[in-house]
Amino acid sequence: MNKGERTKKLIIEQSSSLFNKNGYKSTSIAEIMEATGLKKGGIFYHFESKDDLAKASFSYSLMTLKENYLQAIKSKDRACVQFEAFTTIFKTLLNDDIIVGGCPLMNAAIEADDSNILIEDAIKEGFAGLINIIKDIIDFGKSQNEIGKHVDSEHMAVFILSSFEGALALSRLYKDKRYLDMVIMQINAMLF
Amino acid sequence: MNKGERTKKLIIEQSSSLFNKNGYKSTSIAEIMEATGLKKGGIFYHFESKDDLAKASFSYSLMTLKENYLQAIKSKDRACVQFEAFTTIFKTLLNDDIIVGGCPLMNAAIEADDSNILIEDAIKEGFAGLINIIKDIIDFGKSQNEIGKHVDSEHMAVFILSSFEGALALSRLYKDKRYLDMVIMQINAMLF
DNA sequence: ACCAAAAGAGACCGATTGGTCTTTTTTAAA
DNA sequence: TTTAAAAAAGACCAATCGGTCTCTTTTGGT
Repeated sequence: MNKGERTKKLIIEQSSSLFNKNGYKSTSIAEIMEATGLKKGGIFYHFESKDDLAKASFSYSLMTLKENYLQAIKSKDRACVQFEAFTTIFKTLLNDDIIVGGCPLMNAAIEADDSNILIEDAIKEGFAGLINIIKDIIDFGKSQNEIGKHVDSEHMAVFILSSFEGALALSRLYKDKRYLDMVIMQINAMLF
Repeated sequence: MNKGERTKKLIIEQSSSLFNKNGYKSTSIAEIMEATGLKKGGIFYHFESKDDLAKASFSYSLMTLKENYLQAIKSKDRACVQFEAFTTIFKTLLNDDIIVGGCPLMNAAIEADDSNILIEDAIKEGFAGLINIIKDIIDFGKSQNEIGKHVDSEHMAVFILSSFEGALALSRLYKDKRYLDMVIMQINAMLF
């Protein structure tokens, strides 16, 4: 990886955190300059606009999150263990372990609502991917007789994600993990 | 209501929509000027700062929402009817009937995350109030033997609100009411 | 109808915004 | 070690930001 690639990576890493923490509109080029230690010329050499950088940063956040989910789930041979692995990663969105500033999908969805069409498709794809990960776990559980065959995988996946995202927002607001913990417990009782 | 009060009300009405639709940071005084037909002098005569106006607008949105919930619920003599009334109002957050731009609480919570401490307390109070409305319905349902006595009202209220907020975000993103409809159905099946 | 007070207009301000462009420095292959 | 290309610096730009202040208009009680 040559100098240019390293710098570009650095910019994306730093700016993706800033964007997710403070939002797209609230994050200025000046802040990204400070976080990266670069000047304007250095940043706009690698990205043609703030929008361009935001898109790349958002993709990077999604990729990071997805990799963590898949990595945590794979090689688990039971659905309930897979689901526990999934929730473990999801919980990291509370304490900013992997990604800082909460769930990038929800953050982007709320900010893009009634405006930014630029990344709207990326958000939709991101959510669809996340729902699919959950759905796969449920389908696996059904095939292993861990989960009742009558459960509608797609619906249940949407239901799980909805409640998780809402609870995450509450837990982040109140700085109290119990909201998310409680919802995860309820869902677990519902599933297995 | 004299001229000043009428104007102040107009500003709050217009700006609360703009703030909820586009977010606090993304809404400029210039937009509010255009929406109200006033010039800068007219707006800053009534509000000492954008922050001040934002706080008043947010309070107004919360008050509007709360009034609608309570109005819809009151004088219903069965919990399941009360809950249906509640969901009816919540669903209006999808098609911008009462309030435009989605749920002001979730919008504010996401934007204020990792920044705005100014209205953080108001958001917390708002959510607490909403949870309480749901909790009251559940408690009423338990007293009427519509809902099982073993149900933890507080937990269930949080669970319901979490899933509703998450599903609302999904339905708004995909412009597809089925996400929220489905989650409401699931919760109904779970409750009654 | 008068007039003080309330309400609003709009020019103006410094700071900050995203972005451009020329110049300088660094990189890495020959 | 040389050198062309890649990378980064940083001065500069117009536009927009929230906010102030003075001056004008409108309001509503007398």
